[in-house]
Amino acid sequence: MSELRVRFAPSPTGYLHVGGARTALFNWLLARNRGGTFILRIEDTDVERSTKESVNAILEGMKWLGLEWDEGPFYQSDSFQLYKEHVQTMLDAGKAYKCCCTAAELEAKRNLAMQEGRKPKYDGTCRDRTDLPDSQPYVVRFRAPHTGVTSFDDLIKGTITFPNEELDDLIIQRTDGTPTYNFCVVVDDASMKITMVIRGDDHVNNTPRQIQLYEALGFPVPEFAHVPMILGSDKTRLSKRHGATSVIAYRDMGFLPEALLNYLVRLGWSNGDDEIFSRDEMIKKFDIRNVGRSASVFNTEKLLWLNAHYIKYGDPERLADLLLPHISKRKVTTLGGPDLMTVVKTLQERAQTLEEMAERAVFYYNAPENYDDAALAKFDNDHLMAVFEAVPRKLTSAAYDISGIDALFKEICTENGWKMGQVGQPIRIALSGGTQAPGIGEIVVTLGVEETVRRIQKAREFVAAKK
RNA sequence: GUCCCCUUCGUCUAGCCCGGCCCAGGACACCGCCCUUUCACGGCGGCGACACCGGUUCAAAUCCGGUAGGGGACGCCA
Repeated sequence: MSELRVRFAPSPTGYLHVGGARTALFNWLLARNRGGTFILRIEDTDVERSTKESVNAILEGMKWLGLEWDEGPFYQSDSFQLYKEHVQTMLDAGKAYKCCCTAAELEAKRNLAMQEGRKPKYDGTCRDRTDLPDSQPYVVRFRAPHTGVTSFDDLIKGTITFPNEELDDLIIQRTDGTPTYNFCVVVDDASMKITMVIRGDDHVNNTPRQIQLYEALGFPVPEFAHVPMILGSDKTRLSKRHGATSVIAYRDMGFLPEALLNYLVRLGWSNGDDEIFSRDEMIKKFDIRNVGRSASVFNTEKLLWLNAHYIKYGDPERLADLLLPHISKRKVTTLGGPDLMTVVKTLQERAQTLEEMAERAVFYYNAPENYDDAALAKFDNDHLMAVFEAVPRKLTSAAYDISGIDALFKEICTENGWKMGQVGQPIRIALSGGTQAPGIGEIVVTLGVEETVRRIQKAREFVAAKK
């Protein structure tokens, strides 16, 4: 194990979204790549908005993606005592001070500053007050340096420098005695001995404040890597109106975890021209320095392509297991029908998602109730009747393999002077109800000769009734 | 408004640090052709970008300066 310690620290105010998942992935990847430790920490200091359901949803998403953590989950709500102690230390050392300004006053000053075009930062009213009344409610503020600069070498973005005068005395403890985010993060990352903070770049602006806190607290400052955001198709921050953002929603839409992982890792990161990465490959090749600096747009088309790829080359047995819930959802039972794994094999090259695969698999279990009229209309009834009579007559044995069936159909063609399309298509319609289906050989073998004959018979009666 | 960050095909990106191999490569999507009993898969080909303006240089996507556009942050949210 190396010294590398990284963490993913979501706040449980919603499900695990793709942006969070990618941040988690990058952390996980780097930990695995360097033999480091990946820690999961739940940032639930905002008791109001944090929910148990969200925690579960996040854990579920992480597990589905296979992003297993080495330590945790830790909950910030369990560490309130620790934060309090550190606040007191800061107060005792004069590195923090009590402030009696009310929220309303601050709000008013902020608005005024904005209006006048000034930076809306705390004006320092209580910074040097010595006459603070004991009885009044107060918050604790960090006594931040007002001169000089704070800078850090971001592993992704390079050196970033902030003039200290831009930073104000941030609140580290609220009126109700609870600590605030920026303070908790620092205390936690320090006490968990985090050596590298990999997070969304919406935190870049928090970083200088946090560095100042590390220094005030006497903690070593970790390295930072800020990963760019994921945008929607209109290049604004990805949100629900761009479609699904929840990792679990992608699972339910029939995406494979390895496909989403592969998509996410390539969003913002690259390894030359490589597109397909197994878990092991991405672990081996991942390098935080190859993460791009600019935001990227989430593109479902490419995700679909990757999903299709993983379905195509996936293990049929596993796919069958994963497919089952999507089949059941359609109120279809596989009982008494063909083996689902065999069905999967006929559909692997034809489905982009498990949902689509389930949709295409239905006909195997539910014989068609009606037929695609337009497709049927391409043949005259006499021809259809002839085909529907000729084929069952030739299907004598019960045991065929796919090439056996193909050979049989060729035979039928030669005997009757038909072209393949004149036989295959009507049979396909008889067996599946439509024209979008696997090869005839695959269907017949999967369905079995008995069921095949039954379905052709049924189609024959249907056509006969039309005459 | 202030500060911070970003800018290569429609999208994800390679190349940029260490100028010439780049009249910019790959992938998705799109279009066409081929394969084909349907739908797909697959194969081949096409379309298509260095935000802009200056500078440095024999030579710039690559270095420097500026402009524009986009994003983020500015909370007793995280």
